[in-house]
Amino acid sequence: MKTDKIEICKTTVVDQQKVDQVNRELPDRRDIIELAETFKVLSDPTRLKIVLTLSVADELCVCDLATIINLSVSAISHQLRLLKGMKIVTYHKEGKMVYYSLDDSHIENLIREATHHVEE
Amino acid sequence: MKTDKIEICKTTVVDQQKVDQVNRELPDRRDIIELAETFKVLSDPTRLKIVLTLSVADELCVCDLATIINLSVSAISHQLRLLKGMKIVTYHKEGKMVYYSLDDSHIENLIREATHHVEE
DNA sequence: ATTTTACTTGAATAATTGCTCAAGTGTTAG
DNA sequence: CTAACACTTGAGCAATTATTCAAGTAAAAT
Repeated sequence: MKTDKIEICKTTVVDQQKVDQVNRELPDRRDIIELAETFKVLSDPTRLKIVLTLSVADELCVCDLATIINLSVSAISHQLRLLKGMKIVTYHKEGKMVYYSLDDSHIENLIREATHHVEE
Repeated sequence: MKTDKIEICKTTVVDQQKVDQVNRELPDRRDIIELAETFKVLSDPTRLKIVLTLSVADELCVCDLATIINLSVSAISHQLRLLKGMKIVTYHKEGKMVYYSLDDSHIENLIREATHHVEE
């Protein structure tokens, strides 16, 4: 709010009360970093494309994903490892094939919400 | 789906039909990149903290933000520039002070949705 | 008019990261 | 048993990026 600006800046004196109040209302440091990490997974076009693809195709082997996304099997495998670590995808093996699928329904909501921002 | 796996892999022949079908259902390349960029803004702890802070504090000058986030005024200013470019924050000047505030209500929903994922 | 204050900006630097390549594992086919 | 296949993994490289530092702008105070 604009009224009663008691805030004077760093070099002199900050309104310590306001700073403290905001800090109390913010999530703690650890939660913020975890939140940021959630956004980070989806911030890479390749990973985002993997998630979008799996949300359409239900389940796919690594080399089909690689074909759709048009990148090397190795590159896709590296990213799948990361997504698996973040519990965003799971897999099951069938012989030498490995089929990946989404493991988290929240992620699809998250993407839907972000789409609203893009479409502004 | 697990039934009728016609997909044979890259090195031999891919199920081109399925690949084409998935590609048809995916958003186009440009939209995916834009989506990824939206996630990217929030993927940095400093930027995320700026957005969270502004969502609590309504409007703040640069040096108060710097104090709350515990970083140099310069670092905050650089990030605010980026956030301004992405239309996530706006500012107005009052003399030599510059007050920043959120410019996009979608962002707060997006963060709320991501919080659900973190709390899984 | 000069200095101080609030902020911006460009350059430099250190750290992160996404990809490729080469080598590895494990399963299936011949 | 050997070869081929699907995939994984570690090292290395190029590109990106978050911060600091130093210099610059513009408004207010002295």
